Amino acid sequence: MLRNDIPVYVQVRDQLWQWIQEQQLDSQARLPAERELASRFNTTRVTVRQALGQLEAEGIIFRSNRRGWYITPQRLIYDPSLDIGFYNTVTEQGFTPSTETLSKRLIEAPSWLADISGMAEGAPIYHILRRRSVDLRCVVVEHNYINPRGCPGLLDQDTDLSIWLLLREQYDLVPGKRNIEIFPQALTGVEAEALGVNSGSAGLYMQRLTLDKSGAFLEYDREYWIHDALKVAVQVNNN
Amino acid sequence: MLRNDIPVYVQVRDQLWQWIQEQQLDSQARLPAERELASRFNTTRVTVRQALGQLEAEGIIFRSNRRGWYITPQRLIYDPSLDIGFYNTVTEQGFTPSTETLSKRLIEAPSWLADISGMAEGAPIYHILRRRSVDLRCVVVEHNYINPRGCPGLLDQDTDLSIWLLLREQYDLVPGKRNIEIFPQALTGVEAEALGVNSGSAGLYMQRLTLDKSGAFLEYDREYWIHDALKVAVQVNNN
DNA sequence: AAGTGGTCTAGACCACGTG
DNA sequence: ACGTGGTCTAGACCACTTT
Repeated sequence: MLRNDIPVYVQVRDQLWQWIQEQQLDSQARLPAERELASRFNTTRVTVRQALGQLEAEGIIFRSNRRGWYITPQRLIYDPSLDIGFYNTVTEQGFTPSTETLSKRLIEAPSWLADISGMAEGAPIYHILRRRSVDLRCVVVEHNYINPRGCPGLLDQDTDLSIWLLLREQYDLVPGKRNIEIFPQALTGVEAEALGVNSGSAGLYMQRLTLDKSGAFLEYDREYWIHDALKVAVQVNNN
Repeated sequence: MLRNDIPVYVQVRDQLWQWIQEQQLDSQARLPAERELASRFNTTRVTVRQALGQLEAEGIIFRSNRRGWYITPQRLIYDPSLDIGFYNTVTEQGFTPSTETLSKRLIEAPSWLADISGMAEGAPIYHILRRRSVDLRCVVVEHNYINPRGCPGLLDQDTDLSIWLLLREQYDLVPGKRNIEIFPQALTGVEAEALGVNSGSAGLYMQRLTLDKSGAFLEYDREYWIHDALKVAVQVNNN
């Protein structure tokens, strides 16, 4: 049954993949225990874990703490150039969103933020830290830094919903020019901890710098996403 | 020296990271052999490889075939909404680009491409497959699918440079509306092989659908990037 | 209490890249 | 020919979750 020219863990990966399809496992369905798989495929846990790691990298399965391996749900399609809001984006695609505000405070702008935003170092700025989930699975940790000029008392509002909705409806603030950066980056430190994943897990980093219509600094945010949770879709018109 | 509350591989990772900084290792500098590191840190190769895997996931080091581990160069900053071209983008940032055209053919549009582009299934279409490098390191494999209407004889041109430059200068074709999708995805199969990385390595997938000014299908491309090689930067203007 | 994944050991052989 | 990373074994203990 085993072929010599293909690594065992790749063969295990392929058979596991085939088994998953045969069983028609749903989103969030649990896989058998690693030891069970090891004896089933006549190999060791180390090799099984290598195969599981492959499927994890491919976004087919994910791990949850020490509870086991599960089938990855479909990716959320997300357009960072718009302000539909997390809640609407998720519900429109048939998932159930939830948001926890981990902290919200008025801070003094650190030097790196002053450089980015053009504000003075030490200037007052709102900082909001939130964790968001899709179907009870944590998918992103988000830092928002908001220019308090134009939106006094923002922190007294409910920040578990869309901040952009608040800014638009309550304060009449709308985004103008926007600068977006996206790149793959491992989740480490506080972000990994907040998301309940191992430090070093694959992730996607996204940051947005948003100016208002007059070109003044409005908002800056940093988002740390689980690598398999989203698909970024952007529409651009060239002139 | 060892603490019980922190995993050994994390401690090895931290010490390695510290050592790298002390040595002031340059981009593409080589790390000591795994066995050497194992004895230096008084542990096994398995644990050392776990630490190396962490640094790899963080984009600090990368592996090259069976040659060893190297310091990752700086990320290339890349704006998929523009058409500056790979060559110009790379040289402007002080790196040395190179491109190999792996294949270029006139094919019949498969059904998936017909669905995306709106062309008829089986309609003629140019397919170009290229591999591109930064400072001799392969960073991306790119599939281009181009509507031959408006650019006859494109395949007779030199496709090692920018295709968008060709389309603009030789055929007066410029992009209008553009649809971009980006998400993390493991490199597997032919893409992994072409890039010389292990199947399952972390990567970034990017696709672009480009229409011309009149809304007709112009070009579609799929890019498979090494996860640590680029930073996507997009500018958006909301109205 | 039992089961799970997370970590770790101390070896081994192989395929491949480099001299 | 040699050194390298890539793969693999057969165990072990631990921290944590679930029952």
